[in-house]
Amino acid sequence: MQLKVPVLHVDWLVESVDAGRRVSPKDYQITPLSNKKALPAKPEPEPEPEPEPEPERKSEKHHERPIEHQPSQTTKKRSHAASCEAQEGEESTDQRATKHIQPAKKQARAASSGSSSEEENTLDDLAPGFDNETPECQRSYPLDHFNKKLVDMLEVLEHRRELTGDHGNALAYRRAMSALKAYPRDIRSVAEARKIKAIGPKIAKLEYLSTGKIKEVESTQTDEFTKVMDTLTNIYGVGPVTATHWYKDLGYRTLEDVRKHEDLTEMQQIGLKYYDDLRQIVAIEEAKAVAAVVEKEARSIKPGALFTLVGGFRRGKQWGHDVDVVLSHEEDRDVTGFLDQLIHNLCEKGDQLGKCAYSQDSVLTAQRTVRSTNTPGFIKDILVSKTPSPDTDDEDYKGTQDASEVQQCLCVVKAPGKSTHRRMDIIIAPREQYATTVLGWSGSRQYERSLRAYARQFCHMKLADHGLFHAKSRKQVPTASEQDVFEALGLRYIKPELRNM
DNA sequence: CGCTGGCAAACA
DNA sequence: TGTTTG
DNA sequence: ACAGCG
Repeated sequence: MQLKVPVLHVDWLVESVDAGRRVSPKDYQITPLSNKKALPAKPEPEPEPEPEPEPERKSEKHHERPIEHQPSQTTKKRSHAASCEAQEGEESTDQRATKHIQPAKKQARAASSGSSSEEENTLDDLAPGFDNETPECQRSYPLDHFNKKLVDMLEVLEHRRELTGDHGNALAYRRAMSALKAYPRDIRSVAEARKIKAIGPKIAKLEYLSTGKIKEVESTQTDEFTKVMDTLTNIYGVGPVTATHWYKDLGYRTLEDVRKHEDLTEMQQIGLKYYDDLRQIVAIEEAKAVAAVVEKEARSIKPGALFTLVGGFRRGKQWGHDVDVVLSHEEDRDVTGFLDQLIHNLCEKGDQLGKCAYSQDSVLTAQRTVRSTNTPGFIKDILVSKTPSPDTDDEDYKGTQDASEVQQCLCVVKAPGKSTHRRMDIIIAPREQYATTVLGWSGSRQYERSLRAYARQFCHMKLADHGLFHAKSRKQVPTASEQDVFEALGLRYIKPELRNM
């Protein structure tokens, strides 16, 4: 590395643009000419699981250096609440560049812990460049961020809240984690944490900052209830409610107990059948191999098919729990029958699915669930398949509907030469919905939420897999690419690798 | 203080 | 309808 | 048993 220019963290650029000025780069240095640790340094954050590592729901560990952002975008300097290209009256873009610009607000002096003597007390101040007013979806969320240890612990608590049905509480933890993932340095004090919007007294005052640990995390991991609940909810098709019912009312403790259960849903039966396999995480190499099978088959049906590996892998993750792909077609506007045929072929031209493919009956039920067991081919089981609603040509209300034509198939596959079954989602979208579908399936879950929320409240638009719409008129905004979507929302483009919210 | 917190679609 | 999934 | 807002 013979670079002579200082290399900076992406967020330097980000925050400079956001602040409308050049913020000091001193806290963003990546090149080692700083005493500060500007990068997580990738020292000991748990070695990446190598071959078939421990299955865990916990977020995967990877060392992904948030490499700097090419300053390609320096031309577009807009503030986030900017125009949403609203050509739909009532929403003219006038108070741009007025709101979010204040450099890190200093007010809320929560002097809960000790002295509040801050002339310029950096220990208790927000990191420079972190602006509480920046919309969530405009922040960068690199895989490798500061505060990983803390976030991991908060995730344990969040998960526990989810299991016990405290949704609001869990959500609060998720939001706190989001903020921390975008936070450009270690948090060093309770006071500093408290200044981050989304971190309130309860979370800030967890013992973590003083002890590096959180008691509830430790106790929760050895807790009988939690362990059993994890076992049960790891069955595909079993969520917190069912698991709690089984635990509390029926006294189930093991998978054997579950196997004796009389009325498992079909999904749960499949989940049980592949229990061990589906707990294993997938390496990106295998994900690509799996995806390639689908791509090849798709192209044999429609040579010009568009194809994207989405989900976590698109965001740069090296490991995942399933494989998601989105398909479309350049020329064929109409894409009906594509998925059916693809599924059919992937089940090995078998006839198990013969009756499912091409149901060209006019009776076309709105949705069909297609199932097969032990097909000879690549697809081993189908958990659920959604197909578009019948072509309601008449009905003038049609134009007002958002008319989703996205089709999907959630299934279990086994790649040739592999012994482990994998979960795969195949999504297919007509060309004009391709961009939003890819965007929607690239995640992260939290990031999608933040984008959609932003579209709703600041742009009066509705963002969905099947397109971007004006909220009132329901008119669609054409989006040929992800960039188009961000642009239509008046947002700086965030690439997939920085959407690990 | 009390309320909201994303959401749509497939089942049983 | 409630539960689960992405 | 969280946080922000009206």
